[in-house]
Amino acid sequence: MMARKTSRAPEDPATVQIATWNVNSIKSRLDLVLRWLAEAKPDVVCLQEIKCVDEAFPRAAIEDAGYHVAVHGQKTYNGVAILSRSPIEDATPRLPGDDGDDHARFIEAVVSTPSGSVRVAGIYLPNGNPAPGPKYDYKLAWMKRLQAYAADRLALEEPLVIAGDYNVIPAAQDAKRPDAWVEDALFRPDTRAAWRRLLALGLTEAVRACDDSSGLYSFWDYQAGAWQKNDGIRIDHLLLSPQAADRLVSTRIDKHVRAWERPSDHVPVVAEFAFG
DNA sequence: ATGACGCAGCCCCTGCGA
Repeated sequence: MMARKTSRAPEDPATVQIATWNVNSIKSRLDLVLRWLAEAKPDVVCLQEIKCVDEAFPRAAIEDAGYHVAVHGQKTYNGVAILSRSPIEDATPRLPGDDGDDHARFIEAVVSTPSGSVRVAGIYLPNGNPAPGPKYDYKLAWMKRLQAYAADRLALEEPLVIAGDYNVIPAAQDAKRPDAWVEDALFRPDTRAAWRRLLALGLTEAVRACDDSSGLYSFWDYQAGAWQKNDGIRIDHLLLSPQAADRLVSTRIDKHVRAWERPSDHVPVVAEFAFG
């Protein structure tokens, strides 16, 4: 079904904003998602942890806000979606490399913006705790599959954005208290090594390409007053192919959304591009 | 993270997240 046209024109028609946001249940967060879409006016949004089957996704409400929708959901856990102001082509679920993996953690699509098309992959990389153990093995195997996928797509030499909840703290400066995370699946040496292998393919991490300062976080736990203490970590990322990185203009973390009523524990991370 | 919260669903308790 066609998304209804909205009256709003983009701030700058030559730029494209691509965002990622782990919403921790789309049903519980619909009002906040609509509020943020109206405020931030992103062109493309990758959502994670929608926690519902495809049929239960609030498609009509999102379409009424002016977005096309591609969903790959499952009952109770995980689930990813891509929202786009421009039409979505070739939406494909599932990360290649393990036909037995039934977690809904990956969706890829091509978005044709007015200024050119971009391939977008929305990912929800496994948490991996407790580590070591089978859940951590699954995380590392998933990262290896993601690396194979990225290598394959990079060979196309086209604009590509892999955006999502990576469940990876890339470096000590990406946590308020890095010492607390050294044994955790999000920050263990093997996790960071797999992250570095991904970047070594030639991908650029959008936020760090624009800002090398400390204190940039995208997640604050609901517990222990983490938000009030700014006890955060940065685990939501956008990785860019060279053809996308060349067009990167700016990035932003919409931290204020964490202070809204009944928030997700993650906030939106946005990259702005000048395509065309 | 010695606890603190919040989500879904088998729904007043458990599994999971990070």
